[in-house]
Amino acid sequence: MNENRKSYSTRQKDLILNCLRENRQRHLTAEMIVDDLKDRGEPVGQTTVYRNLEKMVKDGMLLKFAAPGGMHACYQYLESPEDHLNHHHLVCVGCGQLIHLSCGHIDELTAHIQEEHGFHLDSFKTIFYGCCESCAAKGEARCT
Amino acid sequence: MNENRKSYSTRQKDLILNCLRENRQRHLTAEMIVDDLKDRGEPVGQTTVYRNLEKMVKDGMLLKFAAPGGMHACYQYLESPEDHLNHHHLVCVGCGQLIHLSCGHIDELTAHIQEEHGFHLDSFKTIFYGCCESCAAKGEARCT
DNA sequence: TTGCGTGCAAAGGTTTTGCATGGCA
DNA sequence: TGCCATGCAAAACCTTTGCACGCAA
Repeated sequence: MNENRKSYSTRQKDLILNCLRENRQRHLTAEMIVDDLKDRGEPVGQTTVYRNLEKMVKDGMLLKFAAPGGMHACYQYLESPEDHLNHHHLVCVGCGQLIHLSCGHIDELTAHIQEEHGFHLDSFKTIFYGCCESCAAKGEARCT
Repeated sequence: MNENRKSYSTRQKDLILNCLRENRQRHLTAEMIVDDLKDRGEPVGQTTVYRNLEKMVKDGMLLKFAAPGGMHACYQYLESPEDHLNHHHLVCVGCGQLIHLSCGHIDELTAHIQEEHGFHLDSFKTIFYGCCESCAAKGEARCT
């Protein structure tokens, strides 16, 4: 709420961010982060994890979206806050992998939809769901 | 589970379907349906609402997706079960309106992503979030 | 009569909040 | 020292499940 709030650097904040950065190619749930940190012997309370994730989302450091199957939140690290302006996000429903795609075709589509259909696409909120090549080859159940 | 299950027609099922049909241009949550039916003096238990919604989703009658902001499920009536094969879904984060879009450009994009990027887009799971023209004009807060 | 449908109550899983304590600057 | 951050426990939320009864065919 208060934009002028000071922000302290803490062990927990760094641990959470590290975990997200090391898994930047996948999306993580809050539970996965809690478990991962516990396994490393650096446990962080789940309340703290949730609070930090929410703050990072607000700061544009993370992408937050709903899991393809269930309804809980997934989080993923973004290289830079402006990241989402330059590319789009594909999520494989088979393996959970997140693919960053900078593709002129998508940008053209965004422009087309805005001009011809009067709809302003939000590339930050829009997630493209589908199936990556290897999951398709494996015939992943969730990909059918 | 059992595909050969008989299906009975009941008062509750019709009421739920009616509610969804009357709001086909918007997405509804389970709670909204429960409340709406209660307000009309035709209350239906929430368990029943959830069970019927899930069945209709499985039958391809409804589109189910996560709310843009929150984490609860939204449901929306589809004109015909094959509907989603022919077009894509845009959801306005301002007014909740769902727009069905049959657009060759999107189909081209789907083909392009599959051929050039090896990713099989799922047009049923993918929802395009953004802001419709009137919400953009009004400067809807959630659209910024 | 058969067996699917309903709804209350309770359980389940995820996320948020209250509050006292801890720790950064 | 002043405030923000943490974490336990509890609450809040949304959704699913168990079970007995209701009702369509």
